[in-house]
Formats: sequence, structure tokens, C-alpha cells
Amino acid sequence: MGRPPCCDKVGIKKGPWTPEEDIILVSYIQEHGPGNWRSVPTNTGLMRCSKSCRLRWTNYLRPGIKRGNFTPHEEGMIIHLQALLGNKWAAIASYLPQRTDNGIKNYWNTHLKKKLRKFQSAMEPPSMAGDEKSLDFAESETGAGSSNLKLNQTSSSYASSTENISRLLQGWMRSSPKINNNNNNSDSIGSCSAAANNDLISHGDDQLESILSFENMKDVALMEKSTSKATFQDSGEKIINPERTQKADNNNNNIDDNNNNNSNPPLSFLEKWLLDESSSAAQVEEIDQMMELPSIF
DNA sequence: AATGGAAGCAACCGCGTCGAA
DNA sequence: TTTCGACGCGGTTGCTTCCAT
Repeated sequence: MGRPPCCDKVGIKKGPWTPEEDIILVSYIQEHGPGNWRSVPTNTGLMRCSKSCRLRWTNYLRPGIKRGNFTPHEEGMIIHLQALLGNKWAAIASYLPQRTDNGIKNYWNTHLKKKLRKFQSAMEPPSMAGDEKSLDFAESETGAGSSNLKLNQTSSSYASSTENISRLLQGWMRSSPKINNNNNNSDSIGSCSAAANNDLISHGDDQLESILSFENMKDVALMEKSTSKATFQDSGEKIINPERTQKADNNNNNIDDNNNNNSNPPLSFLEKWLLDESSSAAQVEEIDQMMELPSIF
């Protein structure tokens, strides 16, 4: 007996959402608030799976979502957090309240992974360039030789209409106290960071290698400025447990309890770095400069 | 101008986790 | 304590657009 489907597959519509469907969904959420996704299709008449409704809201219709190009600071945060957390996109997204996990994941897979690959190739001796083992994030990738990065591909025309729908909700979000969407305000950075402090668990050596290899890449000096670094590295196996960050984020009333756990080193260095726009932006700009070196190509 | 490949991104699928009964 | 439903996450797929030939 397999797992039952999340919803009745018969008559369920798939594929891209239409503006009409978006309006129906947004109207419903305006009235009832997000959550209880199971009831959304039946109550709205949408021929969509509840999962699909949630995804559509979370990734596109939710107010406060920032679309378009990522800033150097955002890139730097993603690079650092990916090195620290691995492919925990939801956890990474919790530090970038205006970005969705899906968006970050896509951006990583399409842009940053390639950037970092080239950056690391440039940092290595020529004989090592192209050695897949040299990259923690290395994965099978066809067409790796292409240096043509399309950074400004235009989004579809409908994407702009979803933004409009999203914009319509801005006023409602401000006036409606019943929506507890922590990802939509700047405070969530602090709360997520605090949550991260609560979530230090043991992890494997791979994670540590990832961290160390990243540190080797560029900003050792920056990291060494932090007084917390020694503690963090010496522990060797302590890292944020990203799987709980969002839940902790939603329950940050309990943060104080967990902060009292003395066995866990503080992550203030991470927070400090993440909130230090100039440092991360500078790092990404440096990578960009490396990318532009003719010698690489 | 046509076409094939590459790139980007929206959406889906399957599994893990959590909480209520 | 166990079971089950709902939600959330990460990986993957497939469609659309762009670009080179």
C-alpha cells in the first residue's frame, strides 16, 4: 500500500496558473488567511491540488516577494549560507525574507553554482581546473564549458501581473493582524537568526568540509575577525539545524529557553556577517571580477 | 529566416516531519 | 503509544525564451 495521494487526482488541473485562478486564490486568502490548504480547493472551486495552491501562494502571490535580479549582497548571503547549511533552501530563504526557497534554489542552480565553479577553477592550478572533486557543490552539469551567463533574462509577461496581484495585497497585509507570515518583514532576519542559535546539532564531516573549503575560497580574514570562529571550528561538527528554523521562526516566543543552552556556540559571527552588507557584497563583486578575467577563458 | 541547443524558471512529485485524535 | 492527515521541503521535470549557427 503506497502513500495515498494528497488530493484526488481526477479532475485536478496542472500546469501554469491563469490570472483568473490567481485572483480566486488571492481573494480567498484575503478573506481567510493562508493556511488550511486542504480546504482551499473545495472552498474556492479551484481545480487545483492543495499543494499547488500553497506553492502558488508561497512562491508568487504572497506579498513582499522580491523578483528579478539578485543583489551582490543577496548572492553573498546565499553563497555563504549554502556553504554552511548545504541545500537547505528553506533555511537559507529564512535569511532572505523577500526571496522564496524555490527562487533561491533556482538561482543557485542556474547562476551561483556556475559562478563558484569558475571562481574555484580560477583559484586552482591549471592541472586541477576541471577536477570535479575540487568542488563540494559539484554535480553533473552539461555544457559546463559555456561562459555565457544570461543574468537578465526577462520574465514572462504574466509574471508582472502576479506582481500586481501581490501588490494589491500589500495594504491588506498591513491592516490584517491575523496573518502571521514572518517571512515578509525585516524582523524575520533577527528572529530567524535567533532561531538558528537554537538549532545546533551534530552534522557529518561533509558539512564541515564544505564550510572549510568555502573559507579557503576567499574570506578567511573576514571570518577570522569573528571571535566566535574558533569555537565554531573547534567543535567541528556543530551546525545550524535548518530543518527547524522556520518552525522556530514561527514560535520565537520560545527562543529564550533554547538560547540558554551553553553547549552550543553562538552564531553571532554568522549573523554579523550576514547583516554586514558591505562584506558580502564585496566578496561577490570579487568573484564577479574573477569571472571577467580574460585568462579564465 | 529557420532550427537546434542551452538557459531560466515555474510547477510537480515524493518523502519526511509534526501534531491531533 | 500508535495512526493518520496535513504541511513543508528538496529534487526533478518540462515548458518557454534566448542565442548561436
